[in-house]
Formats: sequence, structure tokens, C-alpha cells
Amino acid sequence: MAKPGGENLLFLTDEQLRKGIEAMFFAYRGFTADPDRILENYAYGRAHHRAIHFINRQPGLNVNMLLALLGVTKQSLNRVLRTLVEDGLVEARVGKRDKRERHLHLTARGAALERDLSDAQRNRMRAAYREAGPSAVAGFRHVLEAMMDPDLRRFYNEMKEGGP
Amino acid sequence: MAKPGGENLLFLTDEQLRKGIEAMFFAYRGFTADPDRILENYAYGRAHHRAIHFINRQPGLNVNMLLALLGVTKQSLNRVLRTLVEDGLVEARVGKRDKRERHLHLTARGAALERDLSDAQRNRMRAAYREAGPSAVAGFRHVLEAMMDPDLRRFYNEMKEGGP
DNA sequence: CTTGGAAAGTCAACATCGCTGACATAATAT
DNA sequence: ATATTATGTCAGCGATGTTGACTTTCCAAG
Repeated sequence: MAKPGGENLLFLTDEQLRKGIEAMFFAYRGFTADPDRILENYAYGRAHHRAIHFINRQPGLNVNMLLALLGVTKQSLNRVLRTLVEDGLVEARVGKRDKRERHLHLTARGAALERDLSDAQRNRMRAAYREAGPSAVAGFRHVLEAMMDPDLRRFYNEMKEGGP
Repeated sequence: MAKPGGENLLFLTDEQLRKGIEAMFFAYRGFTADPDRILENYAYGRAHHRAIHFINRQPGLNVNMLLALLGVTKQSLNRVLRTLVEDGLVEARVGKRDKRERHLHLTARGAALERDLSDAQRNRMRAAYREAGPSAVAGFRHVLEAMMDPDLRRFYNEMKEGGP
């Protein structure tokens, strides 16, 4: 069954879109389940995990940048960040050029927790990737990118790509 | 560069997996952004949206089934459900065979809000699908399914497929 | 040098939405 | 008839999001 455009558009039916919505919902539950289980053993939650993830990813980033990545208010982030600094997982170094800024780094203990959390999350992601195969993964990434807000999509693309 | 298995496994590197993790995070933000904006005008939040979504999807389901789909405690769901019933968006009909059960249905007003919310969410999903194309969408769905917990994956597959 | 504004942090109050515990009611099993 | 199980409700706590008001520190421009 061909449409005027000469392309089969059955994948754009409302029902297909609803299934996509539900897939996002259920998959995101799985996506966060393993780190959440680990965090239960600490006094930390998902907000701490997100902060730790991006501090590990961009060592030395300042609070404003982290705010933009996380999309929360500074008051909300501050509460999380303060506990991480107090507990010695994150170091907030005063900026050299601009002493108002705090540049964030993981300590050894912070890096260890990050590894725990991201190992768990990557294991699930790896299993899913392996099951689905490389071309499915490319499609997965493509659709997710197209679903992002433009600002976040820029951030996403600016973060360093892996590989040799 | 081929690996022993005879397959290129570069898509399974840690960096590729990290990018996948970040893609999920940023895309989920986009995924929820539009409904969240609509809900700001009401006294409702994301939890109400999720309940409304599944009640619309499976009219007459009972509280226990909705609980399993949402993965929260019955106490948490109850609060959400009570406001929806009080506000006349959801009808909770006492079960005929088992009077302990409440069978949930959307009222006309509830269905109207559901349409508002899911229209917004589907519009974004449709744009992403259109940009990525049908084969990317198939890959997207495949990876998401592989990422779900088995129980949720069964629920996901049991929900009626769309189409003619 | 003074002033204006940006960046960071603090305090307070509040909302949403997770959670546990206690409990009421209905159905079922003994 | 009574004990147990299933379902749903109410009360209160905790994590994490929000706004608003404020201070401190610092850079930069007049």
C-alpha cells in the first residue's frame, strides 16, 4: 500500500506511535533500574547519579554547565552537589581565571561509585545492543537524537565521541 | 577490523554505550517535555499522565493491573487516582464479580485531556520517526524492547498492536 | 574607583510523587 | 464461623523538583 509520496507510511500511524511511547516508558524503567538498586545502599538517588555521570564525562566542568546538562534549578542541584562534596565524592575547585566558578571533579571514591553505576547501566545497554545488532543500534540512536530538544541535541553532539 | 566472531563489534565499545546512555537521558527529557508543559496548567503531574495513558489504553483495567504497569506502590497510585476521580476525569466502577476491585474508565473529560497530552507526545514522536525513517524506527523499537525488564516486556507485547 | 551585573551559594517554603505502616472491607479457604 | 488473603484507603515521611529573596564574590565597564 503506497502513499502519494511514494513511501509506505504505515509506521506513522497513531497506533505505531503509541507503541513507541510505551516502549520509551518501559525501556526507561529498565534503563534506570540497575543504578537505582545500587543507590539504595547509599544515601543517594538518581539525581546524584546524573551529576556524577556528567562530572565524570566532562571533568572540570562548572556548575552552570552541569545545570544546563541536567535541566534543573541551581537550588535543586546545589543540595545534591553539597552532599557529594561533603561525602568526599566530588571536589569543587575554585576557578583560576574566574574565582567565582567551581570546577567539578570526581575524587577517587567518586570515580569508584561512578564505575559501579555505569558498569551496571552499560551491562544492560550492551546486552540490548548485542541482541538487537548494529544496524538496529544505529536506528535507535537516530530516533533518540531526533526526539531531543535542539539545545540538548547540541550538548549531546558536543560531548566527545568515543573510539580511536 | 573483524573480531573472532566474524562480526564488527565496534558498536559495543564503552564509549558507544556511554553515548547510548546519554541519548536515552536527553531523549527522555524531550519525550516528557511537551506533556509536562500542558500539565502545568492543571494541578496534575507526570504520574497523572501515566495513569491516564494506560486507563485509556486498557479501559476497565483494575487498580492492581495498573499498579503492575506503572511499577509504583498502590499508596502512591491511590493519591493520583483519587484526584482524577474527584475531578471527574476517571470513573472507578466497583467490580461485578469481585466487589473489591475497581474497574477504571476515562470520562469524557478524562478522554479529552488524554487526547491533548498524547497528541503533543505523538507529534514529537511522529517528527522523530519521520526524520529517522522506517528502518531506523524498527531498530529503535528493537533496542528498547531488549532493554526492558522481562515482566514489562511481556506487558508491552500483550498490549494490543495497532493497525487495520 | 565605583558601579553594575554575572556566578555561586544559602535559606525558606512548597509541590509532586516515590516510600512504609496501619487499617477497612470483601472474598475465599478452613 | 473464623482465619487468611486480596484489594483499596488514609496518614505521614523522604527525595527531588519548583520559586522567591537574599548575600557574597568577583569581573568588567564607565
